Amino acid sequence: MAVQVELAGTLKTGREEISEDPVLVAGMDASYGHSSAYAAIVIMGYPDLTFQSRVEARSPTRFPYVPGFFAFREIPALLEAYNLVGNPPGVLLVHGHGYSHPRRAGIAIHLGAFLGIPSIGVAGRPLPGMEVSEPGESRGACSEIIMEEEVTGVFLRTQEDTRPVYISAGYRTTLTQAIRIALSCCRHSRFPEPIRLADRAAGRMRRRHERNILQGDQV
DNA sequence: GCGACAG
DNA sequence: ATCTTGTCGC
Repeated sequence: MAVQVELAGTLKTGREEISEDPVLVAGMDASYGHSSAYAAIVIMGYPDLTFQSRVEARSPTRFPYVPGFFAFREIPALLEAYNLVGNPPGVLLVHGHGYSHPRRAGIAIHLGAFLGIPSIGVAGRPLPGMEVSEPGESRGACSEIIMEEEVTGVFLRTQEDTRPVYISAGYRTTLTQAIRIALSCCRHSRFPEPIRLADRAAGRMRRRHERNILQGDQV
């Protein structure tokens, strides 16, 4: 908790913005096996979403899943994967909350600050303490996420007939930019395409690797 | 005491 | 996050 409070205190989240749209956006996610975390990062062009590259890494799981402390579990593996990235992306799309967090320091903020790259938080479920109302039914409709009287993000409908996602500012991005960029990256899916591809890649890597381990293969 | 709890 | 089961749609 002290790390998160300290982190949030040194930043001015939401009040600082990137001057230009990114040329490259990165989607980051991880999958978990028996004792390993499998992280994947997919980089795409913005706003055309042309595939650029994908990197993957495996590392031991060192921290349990505890709501509110997701960053400590997921970041180590994501950093190992990031070491393999070639051209640095202009924005990180992180699968998890950013400013919408009990201490305003969700994984998107933590990861972005650590790497010094603007980031955006995109989550599929709420964290305790969030108050939201159902947004309109059309793509792009959104309602505020309120925590302790403060607007920390938005509940955004990225596709019709689909459950909205939780969007919040990350490191050096405003909520307005987060909404626009995240929505621009959603093609025919609920989540931004880079995150979706990273999610699939991480899952594939996990299944392939753990299947080979059971066979006693050397991987 | 019970429910709620990013992934 | 993972697992299992079933259904719909490309």
